[in-house]
Amino acid sequence: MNNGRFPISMHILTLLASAKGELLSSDYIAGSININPVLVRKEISNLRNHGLIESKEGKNGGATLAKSAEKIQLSEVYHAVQQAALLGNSKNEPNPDCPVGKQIKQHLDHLYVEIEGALLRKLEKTTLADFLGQFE
Amino acid sequence: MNNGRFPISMHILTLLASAKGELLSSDYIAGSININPVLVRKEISNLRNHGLIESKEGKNGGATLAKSAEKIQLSEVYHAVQQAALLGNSKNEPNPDCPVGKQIKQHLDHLYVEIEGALLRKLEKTTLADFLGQFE
DNA sequence: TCATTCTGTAATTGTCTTTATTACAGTACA
DNA sequence: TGTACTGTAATAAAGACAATTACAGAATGA
Repeated sequence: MNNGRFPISMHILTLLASAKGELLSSDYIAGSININPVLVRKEISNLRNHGLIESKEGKNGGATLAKSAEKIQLSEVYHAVQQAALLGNSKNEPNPDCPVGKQIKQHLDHLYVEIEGALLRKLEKTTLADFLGQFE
Repeated sequence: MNNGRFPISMHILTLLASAKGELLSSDYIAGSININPVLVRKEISNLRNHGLIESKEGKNGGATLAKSAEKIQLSEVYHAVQQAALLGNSKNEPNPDCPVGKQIKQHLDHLYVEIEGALLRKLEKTTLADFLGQFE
């Protein structure tokens, strides 16, 4: 994959899970992650679109989990942030006149489906509550 | 992960496997992938350092597999190109004064070890020969 | 009502990473 | 000894990612 969106979303969700229903502001969350609050609000927006978070505007607003941490599988977090192929795709189109170049994208995609499946089965087994439980 | 190095290395190795011992030049390979030949030579250099490829300088030089495609596991390719955490790490240090920020890196790393293990077990089961066998 | 404190989002800029390009020394072959 | 390659460094261009600025709109409570 690519960027730091998975760890950022995990950080947000872990904070919300530890807050037990209390609303947390994007400024507070940004202070814990040490990134810009606007980026936090963008990730919150994304997680909300995927049904993991609820948020409230206005004074004393903030974000909270949309369902209990026990019911949030880490595979849902992965799906929420995943945008590029797991092990990357070459930017340019391979040469269609080459027997290998012509077909490689299709076969790489197939490989990616398999390994991503293995990864997802792991992530499905772990809930946000499990993850939070490791903290002391 | 990050960039397009895994698909590029797979493309190189697949071409070499299909060439059956014949030396292929970086220009030819670059033409199939549709990238710059210097980038191909860099990847070849990396794959050579990991024992997957041999190359020969000078006229009629080029690259070839260092061992048979049956003996190259795709996990070896992954290890050769892998440099960043599978699902990314946040660039900035989290706030050490926050109970979550203080520990999250450690717990994310632990999670990454698990899911990367699942991924590697899949890649170990597939050889370069298996991958090439899918081509018609 | 209205100042205050938040979210939501767009637009811009800055920074970092990746890829392309240029250049050239060195090697092998015919 | 010219030609066709690799190997590698240095630089430039392009693209991706994150930070910042700006501001409209929503909820609260004095």
